[in-house]
Amino acid sequence: MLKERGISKKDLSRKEFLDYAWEWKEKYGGIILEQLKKLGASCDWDRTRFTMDEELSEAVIDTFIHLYKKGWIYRGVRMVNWDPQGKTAVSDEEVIRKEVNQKLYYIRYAVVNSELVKTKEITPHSLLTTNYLTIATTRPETIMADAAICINPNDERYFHLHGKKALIPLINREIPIILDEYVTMDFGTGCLKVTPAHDLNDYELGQKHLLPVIDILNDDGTLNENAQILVGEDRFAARKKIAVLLEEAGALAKVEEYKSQVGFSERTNAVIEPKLSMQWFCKMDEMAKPALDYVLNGEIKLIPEKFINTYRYWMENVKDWCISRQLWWGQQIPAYYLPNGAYVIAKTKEEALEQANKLITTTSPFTIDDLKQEEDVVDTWFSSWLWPISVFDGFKDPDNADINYYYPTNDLVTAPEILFFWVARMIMAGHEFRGQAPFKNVYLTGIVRDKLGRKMSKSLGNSPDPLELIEKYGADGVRVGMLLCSPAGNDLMFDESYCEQGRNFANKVWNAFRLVKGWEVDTNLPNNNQIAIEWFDSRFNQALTEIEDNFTQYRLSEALMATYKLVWDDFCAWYLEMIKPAYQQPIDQETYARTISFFENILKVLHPFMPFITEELWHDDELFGARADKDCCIVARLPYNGEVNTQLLLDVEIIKQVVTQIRNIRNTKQISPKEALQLSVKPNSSINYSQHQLIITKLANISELNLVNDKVNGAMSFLVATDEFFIPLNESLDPLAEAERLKKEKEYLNGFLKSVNAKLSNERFMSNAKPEIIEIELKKKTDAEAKLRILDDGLAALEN
RNA sequence: GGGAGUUUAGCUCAGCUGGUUCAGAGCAUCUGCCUUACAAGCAGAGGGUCACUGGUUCGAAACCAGUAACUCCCA
Repeated sequence: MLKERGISKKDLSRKEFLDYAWEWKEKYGGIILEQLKKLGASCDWDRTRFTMDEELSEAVIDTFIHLYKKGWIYRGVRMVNWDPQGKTAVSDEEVIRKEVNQKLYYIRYAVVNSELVKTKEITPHSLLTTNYLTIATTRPETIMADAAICINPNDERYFHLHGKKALIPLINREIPIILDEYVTMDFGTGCLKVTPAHDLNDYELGQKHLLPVIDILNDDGTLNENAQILVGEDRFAARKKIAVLLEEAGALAKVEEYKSQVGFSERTNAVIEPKLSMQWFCKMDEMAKPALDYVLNGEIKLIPEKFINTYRYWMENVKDWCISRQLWWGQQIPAYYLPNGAYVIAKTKEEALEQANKLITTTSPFTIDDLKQEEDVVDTWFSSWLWPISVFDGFKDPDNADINYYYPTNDLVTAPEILFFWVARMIMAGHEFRGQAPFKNVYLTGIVRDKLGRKMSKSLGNSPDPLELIEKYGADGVRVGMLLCSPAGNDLMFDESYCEQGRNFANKVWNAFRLVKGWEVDTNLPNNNQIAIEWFDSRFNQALTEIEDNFTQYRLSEALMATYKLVWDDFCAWYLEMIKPAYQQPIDQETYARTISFFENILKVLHPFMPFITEELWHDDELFGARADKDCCIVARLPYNGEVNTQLLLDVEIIKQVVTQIRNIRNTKQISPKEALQLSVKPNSSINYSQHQLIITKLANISELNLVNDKVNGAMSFLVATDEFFIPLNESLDPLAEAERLKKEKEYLNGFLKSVNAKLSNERFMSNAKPEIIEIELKKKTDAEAKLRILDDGLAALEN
């Protein structure tokens, strides 16, 4: 925004910058809220809050003071990831490591000849005649910051160097040669230059050996006076120049190509500089322990569970949290420096002054102008981790109605990449400040990727605009599309075609509504649809249990799919077709009433996925009658624990198979759906086909359904379970082809029977397998045998 | 370098404690239909050596070991 207006941050005061930042926040924060509203997020929009709001900021400051008093916040020199371009410390997680082609410089350091040193006869010539050791480094510009050379004490090549000193080339500063097993003997030359100020490992090594820390870099990545040479040059320019200088001095042994990992700043893409700097830290170990326990003992559930391992690893190896940031946007750290460099922590400048004067007794007390507040602000997560409490003013007013009601909450939905930054720390803060975890379940969504598996990003331009998608497919369509490709815990490969599927589904619901709404009721008509109604009732109750089960396991895309199939297949494709009156014919009262009630239930199940269309249809007075004020789909109750007639469900599955078989015959025989067919059934099972006659004749366009005791010769036949069906066709049946078909089926059954028999005659199977498994195998056997007999009969009949 | 995870149909994924939920779903594909709710649709069909190699078992997509490829976290 500033760039667009041609404003540079350098020209602004802190106050001015913050004004712009707020302006930006109002604009873009507003856009995000609008997108959420458009997507149908059901929130209390009158009570939005922001971590920089006054009350929430106050909580941040109070927390800082609280933790400081506890001794958990301290100031320390630490190696941080310094972004020389942004001039700020960034967290480890904001550093992106990339493999980069670099050069490995081999540099000769003179080993100090004590004799020569004594006589101070160090000249280029004397150096040349002295012993050398060679080190390998990718960063020759840092040699001026070297504090030692380290070798492995077991390295036989360098026994003669023990206790000696070396000279840094170009600046001829003397540094000790130290021994540490940390050095890998077979990497590089086996001699390691130790540069505590500019490398994390070297820093630790330096601490161990009490080496001085010489920082030769400025905040912007240029060399400072400590470097003695190339002062003011940028680190990368200095690298090239020093290589030349070393070459000229005869100190450069060789240069090799080398691949290594280099850290880049996520924000500015600048190469990260390990830098010692004064930062504020928050101790983590004591807070991490209870936070880990909540998850390990199941008080907080992570979904999916696979994240527990990662969580545990992080919490067990937790490092102190660097909470200071060299930025303006954020809560300014409540530390006030005195002229002598000491500081006090206080909520306001006045309190700080009071404290300072209490602390130090001098003849002339400090004045308010003597105090200077810390410029740094806290890390953004230092406000976010308080969110579950601060959002309800739980710090200022720990017993207010809101927080008592909303804390702890049930579910937190968030992205796995901030499991540690945010989730873990919220758990810590929850425990520390309320003695209770802030939530029970953490649902970790996938990262949205594009079809090719790439992360959505601005630079790739592969992130779709939600508002555009909504424009194209409708908010419900987009929601369904997103959920269709969101299996729990996996990344989601987003593709617009899912939204298209969502839109088509919404369209389907709309059309079903149109159909039902168009029906006229004739109260004189009898209800012929009892079976269909009972069937769908059972099917709905069964599906509801399934859907609910999916929800409790946070399998959202599966809950959606179960709903999708219930609505599209069971309701639209089967039920509505079963009861649909002929064109412009009326429907009976009872069927109509039951269907409307089914439709209402359908809307309730659909609502979480498609809030807009369902609420819209719900309020159609014509179909559902006028509704009371607060009678909305969003709060409607689902009819749980409805009865499920399992036998009926099974019977209708058979009926559906019969219908499908007939349709299949039409398809293969090219018979128009308009042409009614005759159907004869020779039932061998217990299914009462006359009971289901209406459904079959309607869905398969059957003119008459006859129950017969004998085969019908010369008719097309098929089997469903063990029942035989016959359709006489106008054209004469080709007996050879028919025999061929039956033989093929027989062949398959024989093979199947053979494998079943093999199991049953296997002694070890019979003695080891569970009885119910054996029973199932036996049933397979008798069923297959029965079918084979029917096929044989059919074949025999054909031959006659 | 250390740790974790993934691999099932063209795509995205289910598949629990080994056996009728066992090879599944949706989409895509193919065939036939403008059948008065819906062509953004209807009806039907075809797709897989469950990454590979061994092992355990009466029985393995599932359990074990090894191999390969990919992903993530940490150094």
